[in-house]
Amino acid sequence: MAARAGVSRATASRVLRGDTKVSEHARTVVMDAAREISYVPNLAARSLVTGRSDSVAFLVEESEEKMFSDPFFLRMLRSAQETVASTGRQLVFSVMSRREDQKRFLAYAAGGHVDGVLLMSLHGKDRLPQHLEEIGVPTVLSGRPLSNRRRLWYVDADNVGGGALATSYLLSSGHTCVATVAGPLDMCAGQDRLAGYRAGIEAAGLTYDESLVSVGDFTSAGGFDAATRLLERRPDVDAIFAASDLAAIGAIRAVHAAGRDVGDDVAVVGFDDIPAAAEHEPPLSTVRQPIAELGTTMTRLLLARIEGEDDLPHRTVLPVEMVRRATG
Amino acid sequence: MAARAGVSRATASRVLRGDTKVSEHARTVVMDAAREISYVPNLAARSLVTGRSDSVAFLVEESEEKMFSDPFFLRMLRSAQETVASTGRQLVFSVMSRREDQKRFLAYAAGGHVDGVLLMSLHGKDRLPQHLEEIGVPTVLSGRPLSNRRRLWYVDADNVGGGALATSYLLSSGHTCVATVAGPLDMCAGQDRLAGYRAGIEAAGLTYDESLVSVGDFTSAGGFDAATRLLERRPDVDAIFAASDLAAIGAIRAVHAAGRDVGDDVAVVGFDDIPAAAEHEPPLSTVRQPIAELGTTMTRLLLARIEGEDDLPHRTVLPVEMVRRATG
DNA sequence: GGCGCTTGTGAGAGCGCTCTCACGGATCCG
DNA sequence: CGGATCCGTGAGAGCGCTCTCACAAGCGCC
Repeated sequence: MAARAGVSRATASRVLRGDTKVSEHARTVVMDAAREISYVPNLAARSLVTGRSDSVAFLVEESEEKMFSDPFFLRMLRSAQETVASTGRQLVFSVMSRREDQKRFLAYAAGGHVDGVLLMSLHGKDRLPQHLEEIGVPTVLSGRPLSNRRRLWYVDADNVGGGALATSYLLSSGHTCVATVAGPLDMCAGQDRLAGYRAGIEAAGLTYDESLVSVGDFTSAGGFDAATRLLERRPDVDAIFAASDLAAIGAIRAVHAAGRDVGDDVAVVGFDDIPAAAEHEPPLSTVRQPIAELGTTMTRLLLARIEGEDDLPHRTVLPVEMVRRATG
Repeated sequence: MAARAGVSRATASRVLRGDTKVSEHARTVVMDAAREISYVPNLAARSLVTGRSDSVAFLVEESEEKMFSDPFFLRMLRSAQETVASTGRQLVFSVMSRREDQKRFLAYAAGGHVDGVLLMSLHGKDRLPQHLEEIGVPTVLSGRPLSNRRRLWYVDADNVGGGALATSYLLSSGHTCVATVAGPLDMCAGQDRLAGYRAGIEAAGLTYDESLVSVGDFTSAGGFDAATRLLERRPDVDAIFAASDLAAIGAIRAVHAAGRDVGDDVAVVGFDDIPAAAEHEPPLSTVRQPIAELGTTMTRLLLARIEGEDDLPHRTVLPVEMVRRATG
């Protein structure tokens, strides 16, 4: 570069990298020259010699089509990007649709093309994170993996606490027959939120009753079906904790379809606090996940690992909060 | 690499790049060796010598916070990623929040770190695309720029046609006083959809009446406000074309708040066909944008430009379609 | 059978950086 | 005031690839 504009290539490199062993004079000279010719270091050349790529993958498994209609990922992506960019790294966005993609990505990561992976994984049996760690690529998951014998790093919202929070809230606001539309039980978030429901019930001295549990999924169609079955089976239900906002919205439709009122007659509380929750008519009471924080936290954790800090907590659980609106 | 496992480095390189001037024998030998040691070429080294980076930026301007609650981008992102990945390139995701970010990105792009840019830009006065083209970085916009003297490349949905389609549809289904909740007029999509409305009105032999136009924005809150003003001013309105689905959802709230019924009494048609449109209660009639196609098309266009084809159409407009549901 | 032509291959330079090593000059201590 | 120490700098190697150039071998042609 502008080694011409002052000193030697080595010194210029030192300045640009922020090395400490540089005189104040050399620093200003190089910086001025760099600005003058609007110099931009060639990342490829740097990467070639350092062995780092200074980029991080944001990897999402796409077998679940729903994922892409979920604003969740976009907000995670955004906060991850912000955090990554603030360290001068780049975020490489990647989608895996099929099994072969996984192999391809693994080879890609093994080739040193990314320094670490942020893995948005919803189904826990996947062995990809293990493989990534095995080949030396630090990985941080969003959401607790179903089984974690390998001690994978993950960041999660407090799903159990949130389920308990919603349930306790409904009980404490006078409802006596609080049911739940659970999420898919092959997903950790589904399990945990149901476990939270149970904890909330039992914390109030009540008995956990399986007939008050209707398993759906995180979609509104699934929520509708599950809530419909629930209301047929147990017409005495006066409050529903749905495992996601979309499921809650479906449940509200089911409540209406059963000829009942939402709010006074049957309270409904969701989970996530997606934008549609506030815009829903009536506005949906829900448990808010700190999505941006989730993204920031997992990215920071990954970057710290990339920097070599390995004595970090594998598990990070972020608190959720109850957002009271009109439905419960 | 496995130059050892057979031939010279040069030949190995030729095989791996898919060069034609290689014998069948050399090809198989190299391929086998590569597979055996699960060889992955070092992209940094390649990039250093070729001058290409084999990566493409997906750049979104984030001054509009709404953008991130909009599923639109996520779906664009996904189809862009798919298309980019299918050519062996990577997608670098980038967000620009502030003016200084723009400078930084420009320097970054000028440094040859991306071969091209997919720019999700909603406000048209931005000079970033011009600057990118000037420094030799091919750029394709999503959405028509407000002024296009520089002949920028863009891909857009047929906003004018869609506005006309919705308006004609409402008129042909028996409504006599069709109004519009327009989008922000400093955005092309807002302008175009309004122009489409006007065209639809005039195509039916009616006179364009400004008192039937209430300018909002693409959010549901904006739609609510605009529709509320509209209904106060013109209680005779019996159909509303809203410039976005979110605005339509806000408009529906306003119709309810005015004590009127949606559908028979006041029909509402949105634009976009976001997932929430189908899930809305009642399900929203709307004009569907082919979002995935938009993403695929703009990416293909960019890749073609990167490959050197420069005699491509600057303007690509994709057709929209009317989706009839319950509200109109 | 010598000429040019095509085709496949190897040797070697060099992309733009980082980083190690060696060295000159300033500083410090006895 | 001489030797040890330290700090800032320059020289130069080399990261893993691509690509140009030269060359050897095979072919048809007059």
